[in-house]
Amino acid sequence: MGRKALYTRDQFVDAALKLLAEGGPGSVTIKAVAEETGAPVGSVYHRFLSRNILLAELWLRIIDLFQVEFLEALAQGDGLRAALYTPQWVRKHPKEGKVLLMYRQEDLASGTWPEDIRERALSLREELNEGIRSFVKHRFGRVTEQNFSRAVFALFDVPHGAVRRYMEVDTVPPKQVDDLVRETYDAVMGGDR
Amino acid sequence: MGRKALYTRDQFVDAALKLLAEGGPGSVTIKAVAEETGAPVGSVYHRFLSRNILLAELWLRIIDLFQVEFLEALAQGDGLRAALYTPQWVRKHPKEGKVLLMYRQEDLASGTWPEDIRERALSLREELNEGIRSFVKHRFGRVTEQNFSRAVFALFDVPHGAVRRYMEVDTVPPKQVDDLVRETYDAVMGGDR
DNA sequence: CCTATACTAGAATATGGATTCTAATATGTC
DNA sequence: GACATATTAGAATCCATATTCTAGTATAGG
Repeated sequence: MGRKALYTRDQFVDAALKLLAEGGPGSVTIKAVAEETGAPVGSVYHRFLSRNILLAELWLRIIDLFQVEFLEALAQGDGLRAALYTPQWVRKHPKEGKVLLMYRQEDLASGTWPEDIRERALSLREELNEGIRSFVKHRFGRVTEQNFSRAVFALFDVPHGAVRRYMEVDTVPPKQVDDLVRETYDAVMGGDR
Repeated sequence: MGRKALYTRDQFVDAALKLLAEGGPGSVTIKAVAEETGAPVGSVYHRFLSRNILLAELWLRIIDLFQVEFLEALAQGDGLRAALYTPQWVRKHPKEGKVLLMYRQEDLASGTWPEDIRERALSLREELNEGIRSFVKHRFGRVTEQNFSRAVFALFDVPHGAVRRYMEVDTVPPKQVDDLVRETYDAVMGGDR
């Protein structure tokens, strides 16, 4: 029943991703998304209630994509692999990587979110925290504020920080970044402690 | 000659800083800046040719503020102090810190810049590179791509990465961050190498 | 072949914000 | 005191973008 669709939700999200990676949030206008896809603006609105929701969808998709494998590595207790996952992932997904690092509270904060989306976002954050928490427990025996922060630093903040400058100028982080992340991981998470 | 000024450039820049730190780039409208200052929009435009230029002024001011002391530490050959400078600085200047980390090429990239501003920006970047280069030379004997990257990682990327998550939610980085930055610095820059 | 419907098309509308403009207002100078 | 001018004031303009709306179109099901 009904006409065959010429454009899918995914196509619009893809277009938004491309625009976001290339020109930042400001360049993701509905008109631009439509043009990028070859669709009329009406069709974009047929799929997405609003621009904000389209963007939210995009963030969620990317965060999810990143997080799944990251958590897998963690679940196996392989912290180093998880730490190295960031540089590797952004090499494999440059556009997504750029957007992941570009992500700012503020970008999503504007406007109010449907229950649906807020929930998915919360759930993602919870999964991540839970994953780290259980890794920390496995690694250190118990979870304190101290060693939780330590793990976040080694697993997340350092890899992201190391990779950011490259993504910002649309280049891929060089191999050396992995060495530095590794050295840091070993120094901060290694030994007895 | 002429009327006494009620509002200065600095007042507008301060207002912009506050707005930027609180609500991100989108919330820095000329109207908002004017209201925050108690001035009419006309007076803002009397001081700044455009919103872009006001923002550029703000970025430059902050980057300069940050960089001066950072380079001083480096010039004394005190790399660790330079690495620890970031967490300390953002504690001292929370709004500026937030904005410094919020800074995105894209925010300045939109629109075209007066020669004047482009020059100041380039000059800042040059000073920074030069400072790091000479520190690297002093520390490692010679400057290679490898050890330059290593220094940037330890002096910049790690401290910034470590501090970011706190600034994003308007909190001050805890003391532990300094420990982690130090441990990383020692691991990455310490020893013979 | 008819109908309901999912979707395409893109024009019309609404809004927000940057920038411009015109008119007043002080203040130092002559 | 009159002039020139820097500045205040804020209304008017312009423009880009989100969102809405109205019409047409293709397709599955009967």
